[in-house]
Amino acid sequence: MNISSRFAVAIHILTILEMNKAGVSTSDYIAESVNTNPVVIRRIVGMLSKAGLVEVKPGVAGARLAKLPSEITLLDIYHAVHVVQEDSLFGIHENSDTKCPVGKHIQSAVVPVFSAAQRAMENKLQEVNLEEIVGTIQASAGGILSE
Amino acid sequence: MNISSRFAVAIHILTILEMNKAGVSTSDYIAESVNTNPVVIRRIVGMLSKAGLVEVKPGVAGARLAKLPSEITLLDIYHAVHVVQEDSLFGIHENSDTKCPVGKHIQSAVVPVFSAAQRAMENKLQEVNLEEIVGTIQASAGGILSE
DNA sequence: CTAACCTGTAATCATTATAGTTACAGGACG
DNA sequence: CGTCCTGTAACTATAATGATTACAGGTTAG
Repeated sequence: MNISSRFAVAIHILTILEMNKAGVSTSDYIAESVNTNPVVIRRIVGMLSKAGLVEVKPGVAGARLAKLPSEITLLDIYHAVHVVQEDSLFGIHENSDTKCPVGKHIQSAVVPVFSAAQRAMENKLQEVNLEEIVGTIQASAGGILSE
Repeated sequence: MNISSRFAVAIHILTILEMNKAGVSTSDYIAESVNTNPVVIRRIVGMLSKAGLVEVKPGVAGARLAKLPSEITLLDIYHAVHVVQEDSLFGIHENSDTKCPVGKHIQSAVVPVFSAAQRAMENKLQEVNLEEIVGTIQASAGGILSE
């Protein structure tokens, strides 16, 4: 199991929007860098748009960031693309036998731990914003011959 | 997406082994509390056995903990049942276009953040052991009429 | 105004993981 | 020896993912 690459691709898309803000970033253009189908890009951009991270208009070429890169955290992106439902990173088995004390109480014993673990992960995502990702890439690409 | 309920079921199983250590916990017995098929239980017990958390012998009824409950963390269980591959909680898109600076460097910019987030989550799991889970359940079930 | 281009979205498909189930081989033990 | 148990293979249904084709409808340059 792993969290859908939709999340990683969404970060990729937003990074392109920022680094190509002088140009026009169409879904075809982005799809080429990500190396996937333009429809996949449009679907994800649609989610980012609904979350208010991006501005797009039907018919009008290109998408733009709706906020400053420093105002967009990875947690915002993660929530925007719905890769994990609210408070359900960990699947639970629903139908335990309530006649057994373990079956009856296992969920209430385990759920708080799962929630805490999920929150710890999400807090890490909140600590990083798009500006930092872009900065890291520019530092890497800044060398000779854009290596 | 979410992490397979195999993890939650594994915790359930180990809790039963501890709380029923006076009796014999066969896969049929456990399956009744979890409310699933005995084969599902045997599969998970097999993984717990390979990880050294549980002792079982073919033909001999029942499984037993191979360690003290205080020595088994939720992280041990999580690793035992292989619900998440090593360092790959977050899926990444493999084939970015390396001719684009973003495509070329996005992974190295994002992977450290993903790793840190995953570690933060796993650290929370390491902070809780089976003894604490059992204690919580016994406290809940300790009331009148085992409510 | 229309042709070219873009976004939005439905529909389909292959792939993969999960969870449940049946079936059966082989060990253990009264 | 017969019964019960574990270990597994095999099959099923279900769901999520990612890629793709197709097309409706908005926008704009010429």
